[in-house]
Amino acid sequence: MTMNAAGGRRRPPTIHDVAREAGVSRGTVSRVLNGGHYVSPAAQEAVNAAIRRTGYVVNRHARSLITGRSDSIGFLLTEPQERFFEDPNFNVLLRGCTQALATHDIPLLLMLAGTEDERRRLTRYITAGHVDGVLLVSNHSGDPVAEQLREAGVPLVACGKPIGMGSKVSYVAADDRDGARDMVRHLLSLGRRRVGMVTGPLDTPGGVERLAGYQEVLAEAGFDFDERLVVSGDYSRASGEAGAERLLERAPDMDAVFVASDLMAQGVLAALHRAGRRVPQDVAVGGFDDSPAALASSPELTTIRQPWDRISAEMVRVLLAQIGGEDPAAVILPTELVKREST
Amino acid sequence: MTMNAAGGRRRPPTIHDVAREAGVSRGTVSRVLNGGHYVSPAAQEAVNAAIRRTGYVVNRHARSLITGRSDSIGFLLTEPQERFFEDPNFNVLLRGCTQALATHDIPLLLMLAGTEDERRRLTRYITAGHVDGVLLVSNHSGDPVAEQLREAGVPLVACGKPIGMGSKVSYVAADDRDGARDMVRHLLSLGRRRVGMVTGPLDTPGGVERLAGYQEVLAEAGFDFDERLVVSGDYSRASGEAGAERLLERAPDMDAVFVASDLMAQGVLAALHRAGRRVPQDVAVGGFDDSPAALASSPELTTIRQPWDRISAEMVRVLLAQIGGEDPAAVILPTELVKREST
DNA sequence: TTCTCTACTGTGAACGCTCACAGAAGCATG
DNA sequence: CATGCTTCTGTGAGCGTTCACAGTAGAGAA
Repeated sequence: MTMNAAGGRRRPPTIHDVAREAGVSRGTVSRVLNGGHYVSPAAQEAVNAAIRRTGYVVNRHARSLITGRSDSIGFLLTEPQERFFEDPNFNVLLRGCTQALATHDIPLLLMLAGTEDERRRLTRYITAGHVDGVLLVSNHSGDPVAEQLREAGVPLVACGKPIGMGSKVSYVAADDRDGARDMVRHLLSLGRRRVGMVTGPLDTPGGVERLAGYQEVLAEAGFDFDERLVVSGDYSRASGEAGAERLLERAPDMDAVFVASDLMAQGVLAALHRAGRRVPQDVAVGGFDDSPAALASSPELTTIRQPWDRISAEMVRVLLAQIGGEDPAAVILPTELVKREST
Repeated sequence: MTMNAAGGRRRPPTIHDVAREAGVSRGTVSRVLNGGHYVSPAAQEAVNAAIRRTGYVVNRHARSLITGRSDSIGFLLTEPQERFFEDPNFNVLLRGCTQALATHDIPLLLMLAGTEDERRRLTRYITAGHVDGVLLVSNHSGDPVAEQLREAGVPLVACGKPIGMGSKVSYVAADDRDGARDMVRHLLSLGRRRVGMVTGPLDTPGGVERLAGYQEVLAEAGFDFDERLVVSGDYSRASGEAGAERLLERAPDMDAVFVASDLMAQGVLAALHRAGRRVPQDVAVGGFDDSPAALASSPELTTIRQPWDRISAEMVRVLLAQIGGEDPAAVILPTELVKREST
């Protein structure tokens, strides 16, 4: 019986113990551990049995020391953290990435680059090779951390199309433009003819793309572009409210509005309610994101769902491919129209 | 100029390079790195300068290999994940733990034990020594993972008082009983005399404690216990709604109700509204948790705030202490009454 | 002077693994 | 019977640290 102090932990079995137990050499055990090529079935079997008997688990530190890989990846958030942690889509993303990595037996390190100090610390940590790659959630507008990592050659996959970075960085994004097209087509199919829009910030790819989709469909349908029908917002509820007020002022005959985020759409609903417009009878409202806000508002919002579960899976896939030597890639995933009460 | 293939990464400088650069030995550099005892000021200075010049970052794998520590800790979620990732308090906890660990330069590994496979995999991973300790979010009712970790002697700190585990496991929790007392005292101070309660699940410590606080204050105030005023729920909105209906039936003269969670309180508000009772004029409603639901409901909920930011900081502190050899500890933190419109 | 003590520094040996290499065994080919 | 090829196995070196130990230098005491 081994003396084991309170909280003490036995040193776990090593590859040596397994080799002795199986009657083979360390090399053979290592080969079994890493794919099992050039190992006889008999040895294979003996080693596996020994591993089971001893409860052996590979020491990743020793492995990493020699391979130079860490077999772990970082999930890096350079945005102001509050906003993201409150966003359920972000949570789905984080959860999805963790699970996707788990199937590869790769741990996820959560990295929050809130302060300047943290940014410096994490940049050093990452470039020192303590992770093999980074899943990046960033605002993309000249993010210095992302830029440094890219320069250091760290495999990187962004969530959403990055701006201001060369094509060297992979990304996975929902098809914003096509989602917007779907929504506007849907509004037209309901017979609406004066379709307004509250855009997102136009210095982000998402904001630009959603506007472009709106314009494309209206043009295809034969409408001239009416700038009175378009106001811009910043994704906040307040900006939606203000936007709707301006729209009502400039285009009182508006009978539908496509809002670039659910949160803004909540503001729009409030403004319409105050102005005495019924939704959807007088004005149909379409949102974007399928956030809980869409379900919580009344009437419930028709919206565009982004495939966050697939986005996370793809981010992991692309990152691992890139770590494996493949070139950076861009993946665009289709969105889905979710019809509810507001249209 | 070093040839550097696309995506290739230079091998970072080692302790050897620093030693050569500083004109000292590896041992001296190592001593500087680990506290700097028994190092002359001159050497200290030379090493630090060399570290800055070379951009040296310690290779944690090599260090871990010899020290046996991993200098990383796991954040383990054994609950059904959906519920927690939707809970903003959980997000505050996760964020707080990550940040608290960051100040110690310790990375946090996110571990989601959703499926049975994952549970097995993570248990092996943890007991193999790949993390030095675990921050645990669990339902505590005979959690087999937690039990195994405890038996293996892995330092463990739970969030909320665990049930069914010996005193060997540390935990940090809000003072549920005292929070409940504060709320009920508050309701009495408003002149209410028929105070009902919708409890949480009574097989959890939190549920029991909140009920106990309620009972204590009423007893102190000289009220006899009236079982018609107490119904139990399961923290869900629906159970709050059903609970309020039963309360109204059994005690129509109820003029206040303490609800053990904000989500249930939302249900209570809905039921009261349907029954034509005005809040707070006819019935005052007090919640628990200070979740966003409390702010989103109308009227806004008076509630009890749990100090999640302090809870995360304490969990990290206790865990690190335990890793450092100290005994398991229990920490109870005070709650805060947040007065809003519903009382 | 010699000895002891303290403050500091360098050295080799690990930690547990992978990888390159050497070699053995089996089998077909010249 | 040698030769080559394929499949398999063992061995030594080394990844970048820390740690124990041995040593050096200088100060103070005997």
